[in-house]
Amino acid sequence: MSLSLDLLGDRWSLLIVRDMMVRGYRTFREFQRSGEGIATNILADRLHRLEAGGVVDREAAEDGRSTHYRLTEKGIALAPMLLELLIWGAHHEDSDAPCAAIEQMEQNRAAVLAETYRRWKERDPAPLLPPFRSSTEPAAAPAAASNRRTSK
Amino acid sequence: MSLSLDLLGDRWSLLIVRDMMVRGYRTFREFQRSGEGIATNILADRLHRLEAGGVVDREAAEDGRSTHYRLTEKGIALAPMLLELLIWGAHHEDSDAPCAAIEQMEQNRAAVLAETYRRWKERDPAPLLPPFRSSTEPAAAPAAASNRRTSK
DNA sequence: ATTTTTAGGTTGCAAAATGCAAGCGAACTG
DNA sequence: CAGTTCGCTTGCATTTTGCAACCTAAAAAT
Repeated sequence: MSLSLDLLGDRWSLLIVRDMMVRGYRTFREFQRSGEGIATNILADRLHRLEAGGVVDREAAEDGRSTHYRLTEKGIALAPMLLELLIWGAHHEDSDAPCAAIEQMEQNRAAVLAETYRRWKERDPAPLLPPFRSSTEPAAAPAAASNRRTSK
Repeated sequence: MSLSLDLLGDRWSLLIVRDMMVRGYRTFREFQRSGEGIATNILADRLHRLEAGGVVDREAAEDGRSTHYRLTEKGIALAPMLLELLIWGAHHEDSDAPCAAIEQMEQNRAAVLAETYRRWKERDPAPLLPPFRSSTEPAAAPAAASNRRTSK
C-alpha cells in the first residue's frame, strides 16, 4: 500500500482522478479551472506521474490542438475507493456536499459504480453528479433507476 | 473532498491510519518502526494533525510513560475506503501482497469491516491480518463473526 | 496572409515541507 | 543513583510546492 501512496499520496493526484471519474474532465484546462486552484506546473507534473504510473492515458483530441486525458483500466479501478472517500468526506469533512445525493449514492453503491464504469467504457463525458449549486438543467441522470434531483 | 485530502493527502497520514486499523499499532515507537521509515519529526507532526482533524485521539497508557493513539469514530469510519485502497493496491501495485488473503477480503468485505469495527470497539490490539503468511489457515481468517479472543 | 486566441505546457524564483541526525526531559527500572 | 525507554524537539540540508511570467504550436478570426 505504501507503493500506492507513492503515486496517489499527495494533495492533487486523487483530486485529478476524481475530476476525471465523476466530473468527466479530460483536458488540461478543465483540471486547471476545476476550482481548487492547482498550479500549471504541478498539474503537468501530476499528469505525467499518473501517466507513468499507468493510471491515465493521453490521447490527441480530434480537433488537433487539445489533448484528452483518460483513465486506464487501472485508473477506473480506483472507483470503489474514491466512492468511499467521497462518502466519508461528505459525512465528516465537506459540509457543503449535497447531502441527499450522497445518501443516495451510499445506499446504491453498486449502481453508482456500474454507471461510473459504463461512462468510462463508453467515453461518456457527462458528469456523474451534476455541478453542485447552479444546476437547473435536467440533463444528466446519474446513478440508478430511482433518481430524483433534490436540491440542498 | 478536497478538505479530506487536506488532512489525509500526503505520503504518511493514511499509512498511519492503516497501521492503527489493521495492524493494531498504538504507540509512537510502533509507527516509527513500522518499516516504512518515517522521520520522528514528521511522525509527531502527522499525529498532531490527525488529532487536530479529529481522526485520532491520544490517551495516556497505564504504564505512565507511553501514549496510546487510538482512532476516533471518524477515524474508524475510514475503514471502507482503506479496504478498497488495500484491494486496489494489491491488484495494481503491491506485487508482494498476500494474494490469497486479499482475495478473501475482497469476497468478504462486510465481514472484514465488521471485524475491524469490533476490534476497534473492544480495543483489541491484535492485527487484522497477521504478519504475512499463507492464508489457508482458518485460525487467521478474520472474516467470520465467530471470535474467541480473550483479550481483556 | 496576417493577427488573435486557445491549448498545453516550461522556467525562474521564493517559500514551505521533508528527511536526517542529534539531543532532551520525564518516567520507569535496576 | 545510573541507565534505559519513550515521546518528542531542534538545527540544518535537500526537495517539493506555489506563483507568475513566458513560450510554442495550432486553429480561428480578420
